[in-house]
Parts: sequence; structure tokens; C-alpha cells
Amino acid sequence: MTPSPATVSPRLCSVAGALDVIGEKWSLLVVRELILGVQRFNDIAAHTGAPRDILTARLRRLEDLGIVERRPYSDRPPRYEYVLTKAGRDLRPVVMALKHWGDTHVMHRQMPPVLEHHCGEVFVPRVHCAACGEPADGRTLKRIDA
Amino acid sequence: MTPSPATVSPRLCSVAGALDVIGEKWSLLVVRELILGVQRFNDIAAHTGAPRDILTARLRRLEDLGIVERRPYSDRPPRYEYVLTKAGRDLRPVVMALKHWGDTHVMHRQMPPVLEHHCGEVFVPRVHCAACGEPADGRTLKRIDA
DNA sequence: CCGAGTCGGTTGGTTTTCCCAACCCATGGC
DNA sequence: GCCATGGGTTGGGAAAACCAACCGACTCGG
Repeated sequence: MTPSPATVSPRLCSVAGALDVIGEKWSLLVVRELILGVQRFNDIAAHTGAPRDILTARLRRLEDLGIVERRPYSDRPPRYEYVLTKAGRDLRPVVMALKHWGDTHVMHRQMPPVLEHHCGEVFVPRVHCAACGEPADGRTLKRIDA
Repeated sequence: MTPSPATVSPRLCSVAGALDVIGEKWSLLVVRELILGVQRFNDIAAHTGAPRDILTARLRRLEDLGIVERRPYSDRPPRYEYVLTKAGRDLRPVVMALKHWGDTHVMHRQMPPVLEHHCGEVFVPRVHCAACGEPADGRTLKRIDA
């Protein structure tokens, strides 16, 4: 337990290395969103709660580190989306371990599990209209009772 | 992908909950040290590189959250050591996942794996003198060649 | 053609956090 | 007496995070 004398420097360790890379505030929440398939700047900001300027900084850094890829999905107007690289997808076990620990030691009720659809992707539910098959959301639905 | 309109608030999620608890700078490195069996304030400070005042704050918070236990091992002078609770030991998968990711994506060479001795504890090597069986370190060894 | 809305950001100013060196106190050993 | 050890605390400066407001390029509705 007692360390070697005199020249004790911080442990050279890949846990520390990993935290240097993805240990900054918001980084892992951004990765969580990307794992869930959220790809657009505004959506990531809304779902994580991260300030927009910080989010910009994190996305740039994750891009520099080869964890996310930023790619245009529209030329005019210029629009971008973010997707995980292999290195980024490999963070799933980290996020899952955090989620499991959070489930059992922080949240008092069990959170819904992350599911994987048989297509191989993380399952994100989306409501469709059974009649026409088109997606349904707040803009395509309207109250008719009043 | 596009979220529901209007009232989009940060996702209620145990990943976020976990990060609120152990996502602050240095927290997971402190847990790493405790997993490795380092229990004393000065040793944790030296091995992590955390500033002493920050380390104090983190240890207090981890104690309040029930992740570490602070207990005296000497009355006079008053001295304390830190050990993980069950909730703290349950963070091992998180630290291991981080370590594995760091091994493959940050560090360019493989770091030595964390081993578990058959006694059930994490294996931390300590060099002993084969002759007398006592532990050997910088204070008990001396160069005799010059 | 005008005004409002969308998207992906920037900018400036404030607040919070982190960092570092120095100091403190009780004790034990020389 | 004097220094070392262990577990901190303190003050002050540097860095990071936060927030509201703004911007530019476009689209859409009227």
C-alpha cells in the first residue's frame, strides 16, 4: 500500500488516459446521445442540457480525437450531423456500466433498459400512425375533443 | 431522431445520474486508487495527482454519498483511511470498462491487466526479500556496487 | 418580396471550479 | 529541541463552465 519513496508521480494508467479524453463534463452524455442515434447539434444540446458553446467545444475535441465524425447532410444551407466512429462505439460498455451503476445506486427506480433491435441498432421507439404508416408527432397530431 | 417539439428537457437517465455523482474531475481516479487498495490521503494524492484541497472535497462528497467510508486507524495522532463501501466496489466494472477502452484507444501499448488473487482481492504486487520474507522497498534496500 | 422559423453555431460577461504554494496542528523519533 | 509524518486548511490567481443574446444562410408561408 505504501508507495515507493521520494519520486511518486501520478500513476501511468489507461483509466487516467481515458478520463483525459472523455472525462470532461458533458462528453459522456454526448456519447450517450450518439449511441441512442441522436445526431443533430440542437437535439444533442436539448437532450443533454449542455450549454451550446461547451457542446461545440466537446464535439470538436471528440472529432479531433477520432471518436465522432462530423459530416454535412446538407450543402445549402450548410448543416451537419455527428456520428460515432469505431472508437466512439467502443465506449458503449463504459456507458452501459455507468448506466447499470446509476440504476442500482443512484436512481431509486429501475430505468428502462436500452434495447437492441434485431436489425443490430440500438432500439429507439418512434410512434407511427397505424393507418397510414407515417411517423406521428406533435406537429402531425391534433386534439379533436374541444 | 427529431425530438418531440416545444418542451424538450434533458433526458432523465441513470447515466446522467451516475455522472452527477462520480463524474467530477478526480472522482473516478480516487475510486481507482481505492480499488487498488491505496487507502491513505497522501498516497491517493500522490498516485492520482489531484490537488489536496480538491481531494478533500471529493473524499467528503464520496463519503456523503455512501461510496467511501472514512475511518480512523489511529487515535493519537488522529489518522484516517478510506475504504470503498459496497456501492463503491460496484464501480469496478465502470473503471474496468474505462481501462479497457483506454488500453485500446488511448494508450498505444497494452497496460498490464488488473489481476485478482485467489484470495479474492485485487492483486497488487509487493516485492519481498526471499531470504527473510519481509517486504522490501527503497528504505530497506541499498546499492552496494559503488 | 417580406417576415418568421430552423439550424448550427459565436460572442461577451459573469459565476463556478480548479489549481498551487504555503501554512497548521498533533504526535513520534532522534 | 527539532525535524518529519499525516491529514488536512487557507488565500489568491487561472481556467473552465454557464447564460443570454446574437449571427448567417437558408426555407417556407403568405
